[in-house]
Amino acid sequence: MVKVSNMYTIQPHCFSNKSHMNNQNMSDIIEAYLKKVLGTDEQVEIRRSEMADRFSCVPSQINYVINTRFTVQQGYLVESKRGGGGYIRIIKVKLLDEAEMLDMMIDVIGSEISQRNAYSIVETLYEDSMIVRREANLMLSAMEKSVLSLEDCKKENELRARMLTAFLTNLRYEQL
Amino acid sequence: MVKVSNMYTIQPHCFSNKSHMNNQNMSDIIEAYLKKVLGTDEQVEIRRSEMADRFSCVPSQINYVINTRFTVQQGYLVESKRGGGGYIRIIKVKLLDEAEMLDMMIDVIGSEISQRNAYSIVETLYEDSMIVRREANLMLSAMEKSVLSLEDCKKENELRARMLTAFLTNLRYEQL
DNA sequence: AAATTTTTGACTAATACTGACTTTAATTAT
DNA sequence: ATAATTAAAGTCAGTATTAGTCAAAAATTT
Repeated sequence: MVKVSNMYTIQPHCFSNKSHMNNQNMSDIIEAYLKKVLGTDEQVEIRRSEMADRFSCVPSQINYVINTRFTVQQGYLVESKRGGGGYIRIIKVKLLDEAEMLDMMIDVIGSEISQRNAYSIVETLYEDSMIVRREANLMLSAMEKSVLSLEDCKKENELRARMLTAFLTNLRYEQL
Repeated sequence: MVKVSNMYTIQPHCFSNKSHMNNQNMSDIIEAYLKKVLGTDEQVEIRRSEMADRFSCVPSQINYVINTRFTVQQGYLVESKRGGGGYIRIIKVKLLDEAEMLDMMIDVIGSEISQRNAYSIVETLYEDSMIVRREANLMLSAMEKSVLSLEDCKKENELRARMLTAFLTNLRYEQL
């Protein structure tokens, strides 16, 4: 379901400059490689199996690295395609100043939210000029009770929370 | 400790910057060729076997490209004739006014829609300037599989249909 | 020793490509 | 005219080529 990031775990003694870390595991190495490329270019496109070969790991480890180190929260978008000519593309996005505030809102939403409270949040976004009226209306129309109603009311609030979280997450970074 | 979701890493949920696509397979190349012509002209007429020769593929691959990339949902009509002097003609359509178009889309959506088809519809809205990129990305983010996923997949497509219909209805009224 | 993170691989899903066979239409032969 | 031939395009199922998922095992950290 939900993965845990290690980005905020407290490192024991001091700030470790990653370039001096002498005990890197394979995932760290792959991460470093990709981030080096992303230091120059805005995006990087890889073939999963090539990467796996290059780093002598199984292909699914590439997914692991991407899932734990290249999330939207960390400022990356990932696209992919299967089949012949398939690829995985990682895009670095610029996080906005509002990102922190949006994160707090996402925190507040948690795993469930009523229509009324969702409305309040959208209202706040509008008042703080983070969205325009038209965007507010779009959001609200999708979060209506009539759209989300299910047999179970609990589920409805859960869905609304996921949706609103998706909206806010989308607002965190600059559009491409 | 902050929980980080990996829900946004896999399915493409926003319009990508196609200018950096460097991993094209044959079908993509054929698609690009046809769309380039359609960028200038309203329609393009080809002979299947000629195309197959030009791109060194089997003739049926041309059908594959057309079936996957030139559907009605994507805004194209395709006519053809077999036998001597046969041809395939692809026509770019854009004949409805906005309200009509929205109604038609709502009709097409019906009571269920996959993520993929929802993407096509949003793409069409964007291409026809009925929404801006930011709005498109907001819509797509809310219709992600990971947002709507429930125990039952059927329910997911049902919810997505209701949501997309709500979006379109919203756009429809706003115009009036 | 408990919790967390990393590594692995079997299984699944999506997309692309191929070719044998079918259908349709025009042309040629009778 | 009618039949036979030829010249297209269509279909569909099978193969190939990628990437994704998930849970268990292994390693590491707390």
